[in-house]
Amino acid sequence: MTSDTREMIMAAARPKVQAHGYNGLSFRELAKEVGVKSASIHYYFPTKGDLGAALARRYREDAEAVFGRIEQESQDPLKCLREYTDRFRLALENENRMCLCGHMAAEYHDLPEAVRVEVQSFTDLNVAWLTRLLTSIDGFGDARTAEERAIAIYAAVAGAQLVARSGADIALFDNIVESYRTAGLIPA
Amino acid sequence: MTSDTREMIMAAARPKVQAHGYNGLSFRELAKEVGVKSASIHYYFPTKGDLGAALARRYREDAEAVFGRIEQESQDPLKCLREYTDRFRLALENENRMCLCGHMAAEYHDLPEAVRVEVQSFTDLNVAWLTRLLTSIDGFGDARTAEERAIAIYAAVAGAQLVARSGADIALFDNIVESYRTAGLIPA
DNA sequence: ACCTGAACACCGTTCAAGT
DNA sequence: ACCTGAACACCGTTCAAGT
Repeated sequence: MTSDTREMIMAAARPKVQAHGYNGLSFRELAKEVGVKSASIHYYFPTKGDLGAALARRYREDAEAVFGRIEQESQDPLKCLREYTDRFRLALENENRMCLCGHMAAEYHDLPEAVRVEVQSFTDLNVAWLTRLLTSIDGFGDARTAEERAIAIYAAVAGAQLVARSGADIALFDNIVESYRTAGLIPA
Repeated sequence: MTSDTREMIMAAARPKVQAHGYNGLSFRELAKEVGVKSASIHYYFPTKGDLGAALARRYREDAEAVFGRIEQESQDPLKCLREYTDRFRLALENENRMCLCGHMAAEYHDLPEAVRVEVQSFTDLNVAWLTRLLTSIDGFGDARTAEERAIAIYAAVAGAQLVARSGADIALFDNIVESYRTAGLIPA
């Protein structure tokens, strides 16, 4: 029995955070968009941290579902890796936004502990999924090697998104990721 | 004839932006730290954008000086590349802060045009310097190849800083950057 | 030339009050 | 159960006023 208003708030807040970050999210703007008063948002999310944590958790759950679908639709791990980087490209296509948790990572100092935990959980999900993909590829039989590479790939793709965004240049993202492949960081 | 107060404002503002970003910078807090009223800051920097642009420009100038020193002290390009990644590590060592322009890159949507230009200029400096280093290493004779790799290295290192920061784990930064080297992204 | 107090419209948060 | 108005201490910005 999830509340409609609660869902509307989260739906309106997500793109705001992807564009402006946690700090840039305004309860009053959000309220105007949803059609309630800003005090009402506090009914569903007592503090901004509660909303931030809920957004990050939901973002991770959605990613989990997407990863599952990718894995199911394609048996080829190299193809899965392409779909993975495409997911990060998608945010840029969408009005030059970035990964919600990537943006929050930059705001680390201003994040309540509950939000930090959820952001870390998103990172963990990405690393675990990439590790599983890599272990099915030649040369990454060792689990520890695969995980180290998984973290590196996640960080590198997040960085590519950040740099491409600051230049508002989606082709730059493509070039950087392609360089990762030719350099051997991402198996291709 | 640079103003002392102006310099004090910039000196106090830089670590604030590295920790909390452009949005997280407060004129009132800044004023308290410097010992003036917030209205006085507007005398030196009419808008927050003016201060942000000045900070980013100064940050780039300082990086330029550091890069010059690194190049001069060591002829070995591989060693220079290690000193380069160490510079990004330094920000994390300093109370888990991040590169000023890296943080601003995430805030792209909220940046006045003048600030965006300076952030881009910082990126350009990094890419130009890395490109020059790479061209003196075997396998990167072609200028275009070297520049593509330079952008990739810059983005990857920025991403490593972002991910390590969100986990407040400096060892993670080291591991990721080391992975970049073993994978072949950064020549070692 | 340099600084300030006061005002403006913003912000997240709280809470008593409404239905 | 759900929403609101009003208040609080914050924010960047403006500007007339001080020295």
